[in-house]
Amino acid sequence: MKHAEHGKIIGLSIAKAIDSAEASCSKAGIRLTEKRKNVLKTLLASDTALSAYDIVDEYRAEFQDSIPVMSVYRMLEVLAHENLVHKLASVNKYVACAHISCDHNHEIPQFLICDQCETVREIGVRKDIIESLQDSVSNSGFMLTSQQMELHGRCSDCQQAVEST
Amino acid sequence: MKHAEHGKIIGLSIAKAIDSAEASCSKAGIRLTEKRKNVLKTLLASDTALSAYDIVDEYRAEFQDSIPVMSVYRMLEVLAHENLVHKLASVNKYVACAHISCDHNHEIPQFLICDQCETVREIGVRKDIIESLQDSVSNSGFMLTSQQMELHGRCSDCQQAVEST
DNA sequence: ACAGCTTATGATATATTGCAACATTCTAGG
DNA sequence: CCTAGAATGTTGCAATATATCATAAGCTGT
Repeated sequence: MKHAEHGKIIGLSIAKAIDSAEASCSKAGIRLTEKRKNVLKTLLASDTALSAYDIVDEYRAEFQDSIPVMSVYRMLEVLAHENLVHKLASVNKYVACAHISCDHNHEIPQFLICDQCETVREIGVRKDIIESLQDSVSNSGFMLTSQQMELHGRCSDCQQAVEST
Repeated sequence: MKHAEHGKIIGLSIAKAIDSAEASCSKAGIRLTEKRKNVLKTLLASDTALSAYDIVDEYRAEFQDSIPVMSVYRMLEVLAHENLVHKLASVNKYVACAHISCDHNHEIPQFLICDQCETVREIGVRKDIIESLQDSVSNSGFMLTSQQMELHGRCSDCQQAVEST
């Protein structure tokens, strides 16, 4: 069961996120078409990161409509450019941005990826930590471009599952 | 030119790394076979990360011997398990561990990947930075396990190349 | 040295991911 | 309505990854 239920309790926050997405898209002069919106909804409704091919499957299940992978890739590209979704390079999957509805400005996204259940948590990391990390990097003569971090580990649920073995 | 020259100046440090690899393998009860050794040598001699298929090519060029990809994947798996090589998940490539010959214990490997020339630098990050990062993460109920960070950016060479445009 | 077990490698086929290139449809403005 | 540009569909390929069965190489006890 990869999906949280649509149109129920969670549905509200999804609707809110879609509203915000629509707002920021129109502001940016980007069309949030029906399909793009549905792709975003699919990601919002999922509690795990999805690959492009996963999205095709979920999309068909949710919206009774088949959609080519190629299109999904392009839509993801658009959505990612608007910061509505993030690409997790380390697993080649995508998640909806956890802060679509928030008005506070976008920080550098950091992700905790549970290697067991594949849950993804988007977290804030104290700025000074990031900065010292960045220092340590630039000391090596390197300049970070994306400075998005993806950290792998175990979420609390999966830890407990292990302990109770 | 993806390869540094074999058997020359660099050859010494490779030989040393191979020695260390042999030591840690025999300690772990793993056989460092000729082919595994050659795969490792291939990675050690390369200044960029290599895909499994790249390794097949380099291997043939270096050792005048054709080797199936399947085998390369299996050997990489073994070598990675012994921490002699690291897999860069964000680019689906592999690098030799930069600390094979070092005796100091393995820290969390951090990789700086130049998106331009694909050079990979493995760096050490100050322990306190990692620790505060770890704190910030465990506050979210997460436990880091196989923590490996892959940071994308520009190496100093490529930065200069851009500046002088 | 040999039989028999285990591990390593080879060979073949196929799945999966990602994207290029061109065709078609849709949409907004004139 | 008509047309340019944007969005989506279609086809096909290249790179990555794994499954499966077959063969070879190493080790172990007799």
